[in-house]
Amino acid sequence: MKGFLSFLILWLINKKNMTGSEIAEELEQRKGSRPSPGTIYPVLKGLKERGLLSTDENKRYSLTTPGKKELDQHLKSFFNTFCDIDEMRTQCQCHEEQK
Amino acid sequence: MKGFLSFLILWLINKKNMTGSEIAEELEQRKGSRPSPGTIYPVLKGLKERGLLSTDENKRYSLTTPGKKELDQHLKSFFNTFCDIDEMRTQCQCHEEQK
DNA sequence: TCACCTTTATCGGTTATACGATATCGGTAA
DNA sequence: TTACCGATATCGTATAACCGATAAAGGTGA
Repeated sequence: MKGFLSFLILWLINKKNMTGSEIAEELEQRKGSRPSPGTIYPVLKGLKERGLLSTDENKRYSLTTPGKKELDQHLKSFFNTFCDIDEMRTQCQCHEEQK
Repeated sequence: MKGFLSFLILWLINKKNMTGSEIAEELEQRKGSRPSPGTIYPVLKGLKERGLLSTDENKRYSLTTPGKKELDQHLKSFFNTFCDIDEMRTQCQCHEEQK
């Protein structure tokens, strides 16, 4: 399951070009806690070094062509791994109602 | 994003009580490669030590009550983190058609 | 009995993810 | 200019997730 954070970040940047702090804010919205700078920037650096991201003059990240391919691969394997995701959602919502 | 493998394993056992090798086989089906014993058994051991799993006389794992609660928590945070999962699926299927 | 096979388990090592502390960098306000 | 601040970046450390090698345990068949 390693590589999930990188996958999520690729997905976010795919939707909209973002800076490091914008990504951190978006992750805070989703996960409830803001990732520390020691988490987010090394990942961004790694993805850039692998040629999956590029930055403009304002440090705003965007996907490169290899980055888009990598994201597609991750999406496929994500839905393979969570092939019963609708069942998961049903169970989750079911327990939501019981509260 | 750490703890995703444990989450997946809890989910699998929730659907059906399983032995270690059955879990390994299921993960192989989903991810395409079989996790090595050095991956699967330490995780199972850890979950059992945390009181989330119990085993019968045939080493078949099942969820305990705390294990079910933990799974529910993970499900909620999973769908929060991947709140735009339908959009992800659309994009994934779209690229599938292009092949 | 004993040789074999599968499953279970442990070991050492690697990488990804995560934190908090700290440092640097650029812009802005005093 | 200088003081400050948010964003970016690095560092040391810890834990989860991985592997391949190896060992132990249990069952089965010759």
